Amino acid sequence: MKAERSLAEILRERGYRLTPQRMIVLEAVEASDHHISAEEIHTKAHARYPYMNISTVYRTLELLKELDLVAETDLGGGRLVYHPAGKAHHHHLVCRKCGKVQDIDRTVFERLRDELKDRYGFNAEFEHMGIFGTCEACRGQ
Amino acid sequence: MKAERSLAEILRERGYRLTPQRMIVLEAVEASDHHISAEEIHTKAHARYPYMNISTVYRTLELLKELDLVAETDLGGGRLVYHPAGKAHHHHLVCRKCGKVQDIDRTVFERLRDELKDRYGFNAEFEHMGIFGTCEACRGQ
DNA sequence: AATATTATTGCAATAGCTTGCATAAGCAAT
DNA sequence: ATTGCTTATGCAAGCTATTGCAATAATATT
Ligand SMILES: [Zn+2]
Ligand SMILES: [Zn+2]
Ligand SMILES: [Zn+2]
Ligand SMILES: [Zn+2]
Repeated sequence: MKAERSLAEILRERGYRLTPQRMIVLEAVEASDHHISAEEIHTKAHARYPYMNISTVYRTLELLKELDLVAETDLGGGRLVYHPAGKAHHHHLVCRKCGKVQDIDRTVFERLRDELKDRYGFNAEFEHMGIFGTCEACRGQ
Repeated sequence: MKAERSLAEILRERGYRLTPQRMIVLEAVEASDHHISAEEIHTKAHARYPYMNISTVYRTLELLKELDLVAETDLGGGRLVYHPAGKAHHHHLVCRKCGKVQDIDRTVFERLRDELKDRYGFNAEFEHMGIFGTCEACRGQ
C-alpha cells in the first residue's frame, strides 16, 4: 500500500522506527476521510491488534503531527479530532450555541498568514482550523 | 470597588446570584493584568476564602466567559489562561519549538472577522487568541 | 542467525478540567 | 426576622489526554 511505503520512507529518513502500531494509526486516520478521534482510532486499531494501547495512539498521533502527516483540531465535541494533513483543504466554523460545524474555504487564512509572516516573521500553522463563534441562524436568537 | 458593583449589576440583570466566590474569582482575574490560570486563581482565592473549591473556580470562569467578562486562551503552557475581556487588546503568537509567547496587535484579525461575517454570516470570536507556529528565531533552526 | 543497542510500547499513575448529586446559601415574599 | 423556593457550592467521581518507568521489540552490527 502506498501510504505504508511512504510512511516507512518518511520514518526512516528521520530516524524513527517503523512499528505496526504506527502503520495502523496512520491507516486509520487516512481511511476515515472525515474527522476521527483518538478513541475511535483506538477502537479500530484494537480490532486489528488487540494489545494496542490508547497511550500509543496518542503518542503516535503526536509523532504524525510533527511529521506533518495529520492535523489535530478542536471542533468542540469534547475530544480532539484528527485529519490527514494535505487532504484538509478547508477549515471549520463551530457555533457555540447550536454546535453546528460548517466547512469553509482554506483561502480565508492566507492573508492573515502572510501578514503574520511579514510583520512578525512568524510562520503560523493554519492547517484545518476550528473557529468558534455564533452562526447566522443562532444570531437572530 | 467598581468591579464589584458592576458585577453585581450584571449578574442581577441576567438573573444570576451574587456570591462571594464569584466576586473573588472576578477580582483575581482583574487584579492580575497579565494571564492567570484556574489553579492560580484558586490559590489566591483560597487564601481569602478557605472553602473555595477548584470546581467553583471553573464554573465561575465558565459563567464569566458567557457574560463576556473574561477571555479564555490556550497559550501552550499546559493549562488554559484567563484575561479580563475588553482589556485584551492584543493576541499572542506561540512558538511550538521554543515556547516563546509574543504579543501582537488586535487588528490582525479584523479583516478575517469581516470576511467570515460577509461570506458565511458567522460571528467569529477572536478575543485574545493564541496562534501556534514557528517564530523567526526558530525558523532558521 | 545471534547479539547489542536503544527507541517504542504497555501499563499504571497523574494532570487538567468537567459533571452528578446532596447540602448550603442567595433572594423574594411574607 | 422567618419561610420557601431555587440556584450555587463542595465533594467525589469521571473524562480526555499526558507522563514515568520497566519490559519489549526494531534496527544495526557481528
Ligand atoms: Zn475538516
Ligand atoms: Zn448556531
Ligand atoms: Zn495576552
Ligand atoms: Zn521559537
